Amino acid sequence: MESKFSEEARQFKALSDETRLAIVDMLRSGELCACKILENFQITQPTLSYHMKILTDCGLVCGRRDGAWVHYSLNGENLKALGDLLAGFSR
Amino acid sequence: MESKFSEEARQFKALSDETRLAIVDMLRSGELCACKILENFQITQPTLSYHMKILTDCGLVCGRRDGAWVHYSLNGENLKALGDLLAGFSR
DNA sequence: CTACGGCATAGAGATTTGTCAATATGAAAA
DNA sequence: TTTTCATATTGACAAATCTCTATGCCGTAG
Repeated sequence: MESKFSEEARQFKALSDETRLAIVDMLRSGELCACKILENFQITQPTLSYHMKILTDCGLVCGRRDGAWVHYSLNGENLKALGDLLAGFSR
Repeated sequence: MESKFSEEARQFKALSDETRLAIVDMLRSGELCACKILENFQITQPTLSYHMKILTDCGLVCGRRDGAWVHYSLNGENLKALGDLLAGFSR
């Protein structure tokens, strides 16, 4: 069932969870390490790791490993592409 | 846990299914009745009805009943609002 | 009134998702 | 080396999702 919007559906799915949407919103202010993100939510560390994997796998967030830490940031290019698709629906 | 992005997450979830995303794409050309939409997919009528309910409940699509028919169209205002949120993530 | 056509709802079942506790990995500190 | 710290993975589970068949509802056409 290779659909026309397979990749975009996967990205929208990544944004369809309130926790992940709040994480993306946090990252607007710039790069953050996982432990800093975790402080803002009532979830366990493995649950955060699960969410970050979904966000990075679909290309909306980048992860940069620095020793034991991983710093996450928004992938502006892919976020813009998805925004453009959405903008095309309201014109 | 009334989140900040509760409504937006619900709208992104509506767009996170390939079939629903293709339906929204179809509606770019203008209003369509359910039976016309159904012709383009390998799903049953109840399944389409299920998807249309999700799209209308979250406010991204409008349904206009005309006798036995229901004509669906995009809700440009809400689609634009969601697009603006996404645009805010890539700036 | 009866029959039909378009759409919605109910119920069931298989799959996916989100969460946790427990554990593993891997780098840095002692 | 041993310990500690940050993150990832595994396995389990409940809840949500998507799909179907069967059926109900309601306009409209005979």
